[in-house]
Amino acid sequence: MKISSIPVHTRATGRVTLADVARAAGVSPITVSRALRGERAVGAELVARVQAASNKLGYVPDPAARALASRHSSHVAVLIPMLSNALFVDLLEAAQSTLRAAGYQTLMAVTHYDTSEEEHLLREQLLHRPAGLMVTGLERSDATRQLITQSGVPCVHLMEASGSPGIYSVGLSQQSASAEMTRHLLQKGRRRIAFAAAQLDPRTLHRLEGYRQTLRTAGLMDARLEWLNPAPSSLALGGQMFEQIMGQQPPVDAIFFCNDDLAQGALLAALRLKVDVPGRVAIAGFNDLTGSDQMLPPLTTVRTPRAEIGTAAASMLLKLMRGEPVTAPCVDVGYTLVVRGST
Amino acid sequence: MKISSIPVHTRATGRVTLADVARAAGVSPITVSRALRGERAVGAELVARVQAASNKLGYVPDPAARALASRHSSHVAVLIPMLSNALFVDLLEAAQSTLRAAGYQTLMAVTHYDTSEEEHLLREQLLHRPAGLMVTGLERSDATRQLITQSGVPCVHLMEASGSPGIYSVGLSQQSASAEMTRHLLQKGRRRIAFAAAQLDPRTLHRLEGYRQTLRTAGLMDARLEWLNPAPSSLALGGQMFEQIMGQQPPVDAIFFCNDDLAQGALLAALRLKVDVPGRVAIAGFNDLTGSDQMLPPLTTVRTPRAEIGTAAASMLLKLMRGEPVTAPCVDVGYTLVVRGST
DNA sequence: TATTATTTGGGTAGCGCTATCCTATGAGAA
DNA sequence: TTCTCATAGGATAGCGCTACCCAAATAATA
Repeated sequence: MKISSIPVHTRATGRVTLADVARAAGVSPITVSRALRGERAVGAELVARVQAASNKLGYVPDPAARALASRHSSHVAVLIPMLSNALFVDLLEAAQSTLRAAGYQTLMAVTHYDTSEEEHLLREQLLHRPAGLMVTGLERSDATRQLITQSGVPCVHLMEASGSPGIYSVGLSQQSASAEMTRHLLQKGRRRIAFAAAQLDPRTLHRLEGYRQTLRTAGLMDARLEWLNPAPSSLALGGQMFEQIMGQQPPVDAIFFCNDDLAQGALLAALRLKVDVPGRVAIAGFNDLTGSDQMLPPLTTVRTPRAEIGTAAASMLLKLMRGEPVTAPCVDVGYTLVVRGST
Repeated sequence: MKISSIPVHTRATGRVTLADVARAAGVSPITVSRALRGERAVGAELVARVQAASNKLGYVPDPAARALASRHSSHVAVLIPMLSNALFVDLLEAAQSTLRAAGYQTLMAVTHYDTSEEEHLLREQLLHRPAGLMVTGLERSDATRQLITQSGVPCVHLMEASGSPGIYSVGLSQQSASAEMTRHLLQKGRRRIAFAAAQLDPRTLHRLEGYRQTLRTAGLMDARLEWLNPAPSSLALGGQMFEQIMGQQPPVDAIFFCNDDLAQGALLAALRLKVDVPGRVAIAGFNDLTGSDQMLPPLTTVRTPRAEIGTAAASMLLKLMRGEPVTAPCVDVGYTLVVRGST
């Protein structure tokens, strides 16, 4: 017997197919498909028989075949700006574990805060016929927005809460959170409050807006208090910015950093330079990242419920993908002001 | 005209298929397939014509159809222990960007340092017919090992370098690196060097072995100097362990933490407790994570080239997936002792 | 009771690609 | 020259599943 005459497939894989289950259960393949997916009414007795046969044979549907036939994969594409920001890693992990439990695979893509890269990645992902989409934030290119709409793939927006109709989002108001932190600093008697930001992504700019609004209301706004650096956020940069800002005249008495890593870097720089925090200057951060509670002094910050956002967004997406109604298309998970020693 | 009589497919997608390209180029579909993949000899003139037609129409192959027909997807499954450890995030990102450039999608799965979870995840991933596999470390259950072998899917092992035949790996000797750090501490005149570890994954235990070996050689080993905590690694835990260890009699004069986050936590605790580092006690870490250079004093550590590992592993996997020969199945990327102020 | 909906099963026909075999064609060996 | 054999194209037949259409059986309506 020529071994090469046997098709590779049959030889190589022991995959149990729908047809096998159908034979075992004594029904047609299409009935097995329907019984297993619960997609259409199938007699209770048949369902049980199919289930039994399927379990006995250890049948698992082939994702590729399913994707080809149904034009929908079991993949969810998640577009996040950066992996070096722990914020997004937490988000990703939470979303991923929820989606996985429901039988979906997560395909992560990193946009590097670049809208054109986002568009490119999205185009790429759409070829894989994702069942769902998760994107970060609300700002993006028109082309990207159009791609999402045209594709018809359910999409949930992360990190911000949008009231726009037809937009599904889970997040929080970056602006209110930032305003609240600014008010906290004012309450602590600070009057020259600097705002130090890096990366300058849309969420950072919303935070800036919240800060501005509050200072304007208090009549304390001063453009020289705004330190905006487009470089990526990091501990080292936070330290540098701290040094710069501390050199300014008239002196600032508080610095609100747009992200905890900058603030942590600033706290370390303060230790190095022997600047008294919060005596000489108060320091505040944003996001309550790992380690902020361990700083010296511990960092006052805004806790953003990343894991909750990831989980809630995944749940919402699951509903959308299953065609179930979504009652609240815009979920605001809120935030918590965490006051610690640095203010 | 009944709109429902039009098949959904034709209605919804404007996908350009192989057949479209074939028509445009005036050849058969299979020729297009071959020309585009370069899988079999095709006349140069035809290749050019097909390329032109493909570009003009904007043809992109359908991954699902390709996976179904060829029994190989364009997915690479990457199994890593944890996302909360920046080490693995860096690894993942580097691997992902290399793989993506070559047209492969990365499917990330998180094992939580659990071999049975790893086995489960792997089983799940294999259903998706991944083209390649990346797993962390060399230790795993026999069943998992067998799954990998039986599946025939090319697999590269990350983080450690194995000499075993048939095993592809990119990493470094955790033990040598650890031994070198221990020797460094000895050279600095330290005699009671504690080893503090959390998580206790295989790599941590290899580091422990390197430490033990060196101390044994120096005749300075003492079981009471080993502080092993199975809890997950974190800054807070590092601080706790530091306090504990500093309470020990006779006093230790150096602590070698198995990971930088623990060491960073310890440095912060030292500041809090006003313990002089390195005067009273030297502190060393491992991995050179973000922020270690910003500490006060900056942390002495071992730099492990994570990004390089990710990139090299991805390149190796690409070769394996393409059936190209791999000359060096075991790549040792080495490490760098980074001496800073804490020792 | 006759007729029209509403179930619930199955048949058929692909999804868009590639593996496998087959057939021309020309080069090289005998 | 005749025969082999490598080479380059195509035809065919699925991969394993689901969308769509149909038909028989039952239920609901007139």
